[in-house]
Amino acid sequence: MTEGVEWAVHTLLTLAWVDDDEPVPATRLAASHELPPAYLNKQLQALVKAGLLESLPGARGGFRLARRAADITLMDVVTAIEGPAPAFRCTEIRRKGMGAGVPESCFSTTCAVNASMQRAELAWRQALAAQTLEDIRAEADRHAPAMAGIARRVYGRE
Amino acid sequence: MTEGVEWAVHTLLTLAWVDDDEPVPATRLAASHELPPAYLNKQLQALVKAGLLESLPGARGGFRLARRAADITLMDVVTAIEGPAPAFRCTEIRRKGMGAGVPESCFSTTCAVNASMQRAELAWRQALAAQTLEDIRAEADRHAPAMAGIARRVYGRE
DNA sequence: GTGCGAATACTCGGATACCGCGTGTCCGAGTAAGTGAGG
DNA sequence: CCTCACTTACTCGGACACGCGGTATCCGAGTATTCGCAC
Repeated sequence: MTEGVEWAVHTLLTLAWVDDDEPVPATRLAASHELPPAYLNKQLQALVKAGLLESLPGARGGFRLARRAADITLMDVVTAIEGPAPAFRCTEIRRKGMGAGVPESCFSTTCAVNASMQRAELAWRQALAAQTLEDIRAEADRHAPAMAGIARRVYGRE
Repeated sequence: MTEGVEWAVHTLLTLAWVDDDEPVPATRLAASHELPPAYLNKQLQALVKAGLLESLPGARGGFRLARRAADITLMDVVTAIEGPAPAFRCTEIRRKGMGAGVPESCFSTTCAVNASMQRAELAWRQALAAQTLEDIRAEADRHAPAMAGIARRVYGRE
């Protein structure tokens, strides 16, 4: 799993804390976690393409959440950064080797190995989809209620 | 996820089908799925280190299952190939930026983002641990009962 | 014929290259704000 | 004072390098088999 996912979630959380109509530029978002601005910008563009962020070009431009935090799941973020391809991809090697004496009926159903791996991955995706950005914010606010105000004051547009 | 996992599971499945005390050399295991012999050998060594396979050196050497198929889970295989490190690793970027006015108490509990990602990953690992090689073999045999005999005849030692 | 030793063939195990993708950076297109002059 | 065109500064967006880990390969250490020879 790429580290861009961690950056994306924390950045989205910061935007949820700022909670302003005014967009926040990538430079300031990068500063909020001491990340490379240009590279973070690249990740943010992926979030824009996925419809999680809105980008406003030009001076006083920047990024803001495209939806409510409650409507953004971790699954959305991971898919936006990592892509929609499944982690385990079956290449159907079961068909190779074993000679030519294997009846075609053996391959009528999906590969048993692939099925098992997909089951596990489905559990992972469901767990990700069950957690929204709002949930994470709620848990963070519970133990660190000061963060929202700090983020809004330091990195909000003012 | 690396493709070595797919190779490993299918190879273990082949060994479960052969079901012989005589070891099967890596060359023949590679031929059973038309894989690069030398590279498969590398993956098999990882399985040996993890205690899933036994290796016998020398002529008439090879690999055989170190445990019953019912005692080998997909979690074991994935851990053996991919390593024990979690897919999502928290780098604690929440502590950086935000200036110096953040009380230390905000970081007393684990990062909320990390906690959510770990929850999802735990669901994935549990789903993997719930499936054994024997389960996969049973499902494969259900739809392709000929495979076990073919594997034993073509790739078994004899 | 039988036992023994050397030669042989075979297989695992680790050390060694190659390459694609994630990581990181830079510069141009485009927009809003600021500025100054003219009416 | 108000309007408007121009200049300026700022920000997104995509194009361009770098490095590391997965991919792939080869060769040496070690063992069982096999062959030949002496008895």
